[in-house]
Amino acid sequence: MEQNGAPIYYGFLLTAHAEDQGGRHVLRFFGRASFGPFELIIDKERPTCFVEREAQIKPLGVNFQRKPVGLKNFSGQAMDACYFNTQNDLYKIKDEGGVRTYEADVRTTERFLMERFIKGYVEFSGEFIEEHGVRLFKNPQMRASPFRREIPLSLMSFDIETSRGNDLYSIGLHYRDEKKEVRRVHMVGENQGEMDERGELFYYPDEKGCYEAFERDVAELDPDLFLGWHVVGFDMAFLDRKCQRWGKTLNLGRKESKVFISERQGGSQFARIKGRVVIDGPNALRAAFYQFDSWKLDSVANELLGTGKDIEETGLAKVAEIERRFKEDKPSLAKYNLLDCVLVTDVIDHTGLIKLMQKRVELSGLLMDRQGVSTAAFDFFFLPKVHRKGFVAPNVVDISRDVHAAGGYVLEPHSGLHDHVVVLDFKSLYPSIIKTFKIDPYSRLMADHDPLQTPAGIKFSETHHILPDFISELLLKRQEAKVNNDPYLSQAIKILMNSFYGVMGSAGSRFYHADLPTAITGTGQWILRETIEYFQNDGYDVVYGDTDSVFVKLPSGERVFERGETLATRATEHLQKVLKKHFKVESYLEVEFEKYFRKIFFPILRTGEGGAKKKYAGLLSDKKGEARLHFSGMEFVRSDWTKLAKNFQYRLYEKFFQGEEVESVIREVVDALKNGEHDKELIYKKRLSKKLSEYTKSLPPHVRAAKMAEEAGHQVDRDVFYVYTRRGPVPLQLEPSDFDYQHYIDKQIRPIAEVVLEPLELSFDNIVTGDQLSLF
DNA sequence: TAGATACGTTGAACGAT
DNA sequence: TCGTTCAACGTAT
Repeated sequence: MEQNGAPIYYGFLLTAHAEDQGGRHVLRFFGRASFGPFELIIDKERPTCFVEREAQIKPLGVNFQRKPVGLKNFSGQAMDACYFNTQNDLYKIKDEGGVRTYEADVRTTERFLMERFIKGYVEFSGEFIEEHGVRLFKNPQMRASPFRREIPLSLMSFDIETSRGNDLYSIGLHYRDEKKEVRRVHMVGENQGEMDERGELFYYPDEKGCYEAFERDVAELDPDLFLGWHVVGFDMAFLDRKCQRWGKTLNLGRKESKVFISERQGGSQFARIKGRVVIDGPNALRAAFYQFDSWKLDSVANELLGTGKDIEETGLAKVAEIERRFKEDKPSLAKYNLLDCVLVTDVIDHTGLIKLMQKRVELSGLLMDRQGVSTAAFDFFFLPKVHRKGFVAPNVVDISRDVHAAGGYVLEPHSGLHDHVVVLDFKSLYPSIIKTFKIDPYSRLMADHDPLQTPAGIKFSETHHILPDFISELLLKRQEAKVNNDPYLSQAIKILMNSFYGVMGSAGSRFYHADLPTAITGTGQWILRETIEYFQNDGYDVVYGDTDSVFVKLPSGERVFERGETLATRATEHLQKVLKKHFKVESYLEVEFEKYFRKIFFPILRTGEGGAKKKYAGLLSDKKGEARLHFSGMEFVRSDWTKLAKNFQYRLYEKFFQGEEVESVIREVVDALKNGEHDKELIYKKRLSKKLSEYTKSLPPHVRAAKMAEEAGHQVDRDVFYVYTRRGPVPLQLEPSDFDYQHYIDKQIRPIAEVVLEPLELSFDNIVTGDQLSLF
């Protein structure tokens, strides 16, 4: 590409940084182009905020330019823009200027990008110099690229091995770009031989030498992405502490820059690295809505790839094995170290996480390391638009949340066993409500222009709005993505669209107003009730419903799939009519036929009376007539129940739905349990949501177990594994074996059994004591 | 390095007996 | 000892 003879480069932005330097504010964008890594430096942008026209700013010796702009705040007051030389100056006015500022908390890097609609892909031109293999452009011409041609990123997965104490054993890395792949381990200690042909192994006399070799590899191989498993919280944090002790810094950034590790609220850690993005496996998978029982690398890899593991042991035994290998068999430790690195790469590859993240950048404009900050994504597209409509938004700190908005409507289920139930649900309910009723912050401000009303009487403008059109655009793009077989784009769109409601209902957003979530959920409730009533008036039994779904019982098992489709279509059409009639709006709501339960069972509340909401088990049937058990909200899907309970519940419902007697399953499991046949299924897992010392109001079992583990000198993770013994809860690390079988019968088997025995009018005690006569 | 509310269940803690 | 309230967790949507 050329323009007036000057080449135009095309690239993908990776990270953004801002700092005050020599009395100016400097923006730095690092990215990857086909020619390699680049850095774009901008020092001509001034940090900007707004103040009310009437506001008198205290003279604080700060130089800034104040200019009237044709903008107003949400109350309609005229505003001035203030332009500062440095971020520090802006903060000074914000904090000490004695006036209310607006948009003073918008990141300068993000303001720069959003105002230019640059969403990851960028075109730039200008002179450059080369520093540390990075092409550096100062104040280049820069604009959003109309292209979305994917630029392959280079990646390095790494992992360290350590002793139980504080010794570094080795650093393994797996690097990959389009041209080459490197598998390498740097190990501390005397040479004990080579690794096999699948990896290189180098030895160093001390830990520092080992680390420095790794640092050289990072500089030379120069990856765009770091991959790892708890790589920030463990590996980088460990190396950072080591570096501090050696009197050096952790220079793993581009141009050998330092890594800054900071603590987030809640204890997790975050790394800022110039020019490189860290993808931490568990975090990234969670952000993409993956769910695993165990988040250990071995387990996740096993579930996704079916890959085996090298060291079978867990916990203490695993550390012991690592220590043994370090002493006796370094090549085998290296092999293990490298395997973990490759496993992470494989997991990330397999899940397409990088592709998904790139699509999310392309959609939201937030760079890779800011994904997941939904409020920032909302700002990115909304702020520039709202400016063009003549408004300035407040700072986030000035938002206070007065009342809790209501949520979804949950119908109390008709408890008991039902045959032939179809589930219908609304496709993207909240986005379609936003579209139908034109709900967004700007539309609320403009409600006097062509007002329309939601069922709860909240007014919006039918003609002046921003978000509904963006949703239409996204829905269109999603259709294209599906046609083009682009699952990552499709998923990225879904994630973004589903975040809008949450953002507008969050005090963490500068666009929060109670009317916005209230209008959305209130309309949702109205629509669900209307739909339920519609089916009831048609003679159907609606056995359950939650937020955006209705469970409709069919009179027979004939042509259920056809009938499900018909019901969905009719509900969609009905809503079109009533919304037109009552609110004069065009409905974008769409009811879909979702699934068919050959049988479904709604239990009664264990605590209280009536049917339990959000819990059911059913026999899900497909068009071929094949059925499988499905559990929702029940113990089977809960991570804090034991394997014993889950297996038992599964077997129990199999019998129950087949109409067979359930007593023998109950008796079998209880007997086997007492015989020690289920000893491996007795483990509880529960998460600590805060630091151990912060549990002051009560000491639940998992906390007691964790404290016991800590006192015995074991490392305490967020996940606590424990069993119930005659001494009470004991952590798994202490390898207890005096299981309290009666506890498991009473707390894990009995409650699950009784839910099914209740409608059958059977007694658990009678069944397990084997006293058949007492039944009568 | 701030998307939301609704809900069920458990066991500890607390207060009355 | 018993009944009630509360803290904590995980889930559905």
